[in-house]
Amino acid sequence: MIRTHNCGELRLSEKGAKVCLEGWVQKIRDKGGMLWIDLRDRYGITQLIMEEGKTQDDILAKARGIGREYVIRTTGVVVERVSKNDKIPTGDIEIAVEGLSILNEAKVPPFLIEGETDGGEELRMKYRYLDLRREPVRKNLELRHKLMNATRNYLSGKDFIEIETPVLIKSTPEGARDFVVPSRINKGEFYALPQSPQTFKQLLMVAGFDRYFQIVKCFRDEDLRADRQPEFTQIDCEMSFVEREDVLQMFEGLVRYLFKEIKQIDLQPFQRMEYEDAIKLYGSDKPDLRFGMQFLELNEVVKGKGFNVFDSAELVVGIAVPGAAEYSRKQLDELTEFVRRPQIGAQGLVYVKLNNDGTIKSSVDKFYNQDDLRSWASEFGANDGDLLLILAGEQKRTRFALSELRLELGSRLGLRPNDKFVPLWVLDFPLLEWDEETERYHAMHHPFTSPKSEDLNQLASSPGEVRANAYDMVVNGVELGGGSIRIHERRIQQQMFDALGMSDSEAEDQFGFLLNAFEYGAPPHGGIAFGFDRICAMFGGSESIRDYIAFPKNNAGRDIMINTPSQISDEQLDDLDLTLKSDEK
RNA sequence: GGUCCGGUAGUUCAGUCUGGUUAGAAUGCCUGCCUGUCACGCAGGAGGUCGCGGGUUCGAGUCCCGUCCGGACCGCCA
Repeated sequence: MIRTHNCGELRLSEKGAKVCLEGWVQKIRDKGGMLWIDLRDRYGITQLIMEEGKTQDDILAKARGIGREYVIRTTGVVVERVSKNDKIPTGDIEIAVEGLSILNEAKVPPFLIEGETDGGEELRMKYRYLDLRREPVRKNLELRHKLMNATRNYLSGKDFIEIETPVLIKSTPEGARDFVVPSRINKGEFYALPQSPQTFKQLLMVAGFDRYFQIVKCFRDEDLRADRQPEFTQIDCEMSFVEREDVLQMFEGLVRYLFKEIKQIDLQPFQRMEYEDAIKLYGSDKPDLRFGMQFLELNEVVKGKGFNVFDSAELVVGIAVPGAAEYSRKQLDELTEFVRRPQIGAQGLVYVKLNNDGTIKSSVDKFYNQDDLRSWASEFGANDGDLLLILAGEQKRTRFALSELRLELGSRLGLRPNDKFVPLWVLDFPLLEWDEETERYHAMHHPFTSPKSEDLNQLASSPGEVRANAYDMVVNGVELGGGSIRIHERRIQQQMFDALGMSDSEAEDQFGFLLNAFEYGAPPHGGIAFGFDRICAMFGGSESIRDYIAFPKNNAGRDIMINTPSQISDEQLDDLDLTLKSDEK
């Protein structure tokens, strides 16, 4: 090793020491008679000083030829600064340069390699290796590492063992689209990349590894979002001989541990809410509980006064927005605009202003008198100064729209600070959900989720009514993880496949290995999987997971740095016995 | 599959609604000056296929059509 120290560690206590540092040139400040170089590495920045009359002329000349991001090695003596910088940890000292060598030159980088860069998203992705030199991005990856470490600590301490499962597996029709890999040796056949190690971890339970986990890459060939990448990382966990409560306790413990270790935060006890209530009260299965504004259904009180929109609506539902009665016409129009966007899809928005002077002004004054409106306000438990916002229409769509509106107002009113964390378990999800497109039931969670035993007898008769032993962990409206108690009996697993409209032979073909395994002493088991990238983003106070992945894909699933996906050669296609449809002409 | 926003100097943007002189700013880059800078300062300079193609017009960065690229979102994501 040549360097004696890194660029973040020298202090006054090392004054007088002869040191050697290596790193990247962050900045050169040439004041004529003196010249400073900020030398940067992963650990920090140390200032080098050169001075006419004190530093050798050839070294000064060499320094004047250096540009940003050159890699240099310098030797010199640690000296106390004449004017100190209290903004950086090494700000009390600098290195009086005695030797300087250029280890590698650098082109002028296309954007500023600084905390606040001028680089746009695309450019930073194309030159990701430069972006990663920036402190904020580096810090994100350091945070990721810490979280990974802490996760392994906690789970290992609870007797979980990490076991790797295969990446080349079998494609199944359930769930998301698979990424598919053609097999050369078995022409015409394909592997799939795992959407999760689900069946493997269940087989590990059958094998007797009663506490398993894996921090594992998973793959889904679906469209991307700020919080969705085609390859992403899960903390995948499974336990045997447990009931729901055991799993909830164990992983509430994990998340509590992570917050304590990484952020020194003691989380409040996790709230619990049934799926049905989450939908009714917040219009969402992942409500943000950092603020209130619960839904109130108004069908009973608003109908029969001649306002057709409400009279004909399947659902009339609203929220009371605290202190928003003073919203201007313009602000209300903005909110109306917001809910009318095609993505939200509401027809309009009814407001009722509960003015501070006790008067009430609404957009439906024509149909409802002050007493009517006052009775609504008391239903809400609203006070003077509050604003009621009401939507009407078809149930599902209206709840969705109001949920979006609630979040929007939460943001506008500053009720969603990113340093406040409110965790929640959402419980008792429906087992199945009707899919209009394919005209059959789909597993809401996945087909290995067990029905609640008290609902099991309805599985054949009214599948939509059956509740699942499933749970999601939601923090601040973000689904961090989800899991279930699994089916461990062949008979019930077959009933489930039945309910999903899968024939016996299809079930045998797709999941025969699992059904067979269940016949050789499968223990009761259950587990959970966390979206690790999302956990990182939440801990970092961001909504985008891309900042926490070293080399992420863009909106269209492309890596614009290595430029992939890309075409393969005719030879490769031949080897795989593949022909592109577009070439068949 | 769909909706919306954007693409102008190395970079981040203004200019486009309302077409008209040599397309601007900041920052970065280059040159000179500067002995305590640390967002150094001062003076000067270079730097543009206004994404691409077509159309309207006497005239297009600006209006219209198409297309490509990027971003956000809906559908989708068991």
